[in-house]
Amino acid sequence: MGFQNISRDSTSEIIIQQIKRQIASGELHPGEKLPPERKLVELLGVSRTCIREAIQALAFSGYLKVIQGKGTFITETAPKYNEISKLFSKMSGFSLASLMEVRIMFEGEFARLAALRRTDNDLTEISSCFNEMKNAETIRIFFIKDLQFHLAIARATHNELMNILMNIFGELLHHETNEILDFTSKSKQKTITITAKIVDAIKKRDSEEAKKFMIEHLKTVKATFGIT
Amino acid sequence: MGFQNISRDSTSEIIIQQIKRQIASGELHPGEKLPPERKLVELLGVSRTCIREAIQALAFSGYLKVIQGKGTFITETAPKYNEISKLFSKMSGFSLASLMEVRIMFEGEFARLAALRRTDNDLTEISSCFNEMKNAETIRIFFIKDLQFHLAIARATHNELMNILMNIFGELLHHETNEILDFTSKSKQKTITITAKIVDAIKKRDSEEAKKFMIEHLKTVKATFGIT
DNA sequence: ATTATTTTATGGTCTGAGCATCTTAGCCCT
DNA sequence: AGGGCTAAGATGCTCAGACCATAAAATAAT
Repeated sequence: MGFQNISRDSTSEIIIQQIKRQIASGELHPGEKLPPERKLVELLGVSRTCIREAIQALAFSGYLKVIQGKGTFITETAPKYNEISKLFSKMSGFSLASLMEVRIMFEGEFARLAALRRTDNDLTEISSCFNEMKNAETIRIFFIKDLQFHLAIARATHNELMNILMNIFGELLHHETNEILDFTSKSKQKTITITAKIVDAIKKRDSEEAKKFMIEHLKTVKATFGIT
Repeated sequence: MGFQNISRDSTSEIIIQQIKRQIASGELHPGEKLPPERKLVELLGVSRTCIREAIQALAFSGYLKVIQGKGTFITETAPKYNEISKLFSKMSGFSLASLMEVRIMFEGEFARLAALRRTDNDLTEISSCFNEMKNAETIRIFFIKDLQFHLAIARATHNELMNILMNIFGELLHHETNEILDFTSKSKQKTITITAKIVDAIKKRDSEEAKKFMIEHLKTVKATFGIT
């Protein structure tokens, strides 16, 4: 069993790794210009095709910025990407149970902060999401509006990172729950009832109550998914 | 001022967007095989060069998996990536204040859960991180060990997503704080004192105390950064 | 000196060829 | 008929060379 899966990387893949490594090590720093493609052909001894494929891949992923007639440049955000993207790719294999636990932890606090920091404008948005939710014709629309409601609350915290995290949770959830939409339909009325309480608490700026109801709500959702 | 910056996307960029859109809309579903490159040449009326650049970019980003001799396939994780990667790229522009607020919110709970769920093995890891922290020779090592300590606590929650999130926080913090390491040095002794309390609480499985000290610790750090 | 034109640098696209790897179909032998 | 070898086809990989498009720099015209 000592055998390893042999898979030689393609040339462009090797070039990609080489450039990424140079960015990580600081040999190539943000803002710096990459040698022109034709120069890289000489330096690396491979065809322009492979070099271009590597550059395009890195450009699409945000490491490089190519400008016709000027050149190719390392982006300012490239080094940060380098590490985080690795972690990010791991986000595929988590369980719904993990996600719900994190949501309960987070969104309770989101609701609490939203109650404290919301502007009148925030409240308007939150309320209108809630109304659209109540009037949703299909369960799919209901689901989408519910998500928008949660996003509006995250926005009302006025913390950029919380906002982004809630968006990520929303996406993760979206792809986990496409199959179990019908479960949601059963708890629709229950969801509306408790969501109304959340809106009311945020309106009154009662932070503890907002948090309490949000957690209660998410625990219901979690139970709906059959997670104990 | 009604003029817009005109910038025609390159052909490969257009192809990338087209494939991404088809994935998002479900026209191309996970596991499905993309038409062969030579077929795409006919279908799209562009050169193989551009098609290959697009495919390589999407492959590098995890949307596609290409296998020589077999074909190119949509990955299972492609739809999830689609939206998340966009959000992710926004993580560049957040403030340290946002991050610290989120950390306080999260890591307090991490510590609480770790106290409840830790195995003996977890405790060993956490303790050894703490010891290495105390013995750190340079402030940079101290900083790294401190981070590892926090990562160990996240692992001890036995929730995959929390683990990943803590890793991401760590990376975000790393890039934000490279310049202000010297601030950390001033509060080194204070950090050690309170970290000892956290370890002790986790050891005793006193969840509320673990949470309390963790929040207290992070508030100190936050203050050290000059954030009110 | 300023403006217009030309040249040069650099990325973008296309074509066609040949190579590498995987799958399939067919053939041969038992 | 079944198992194994072989040849053919499908598909992705790499290369070389040509020409187009855009931006900057150098040069010429006013």
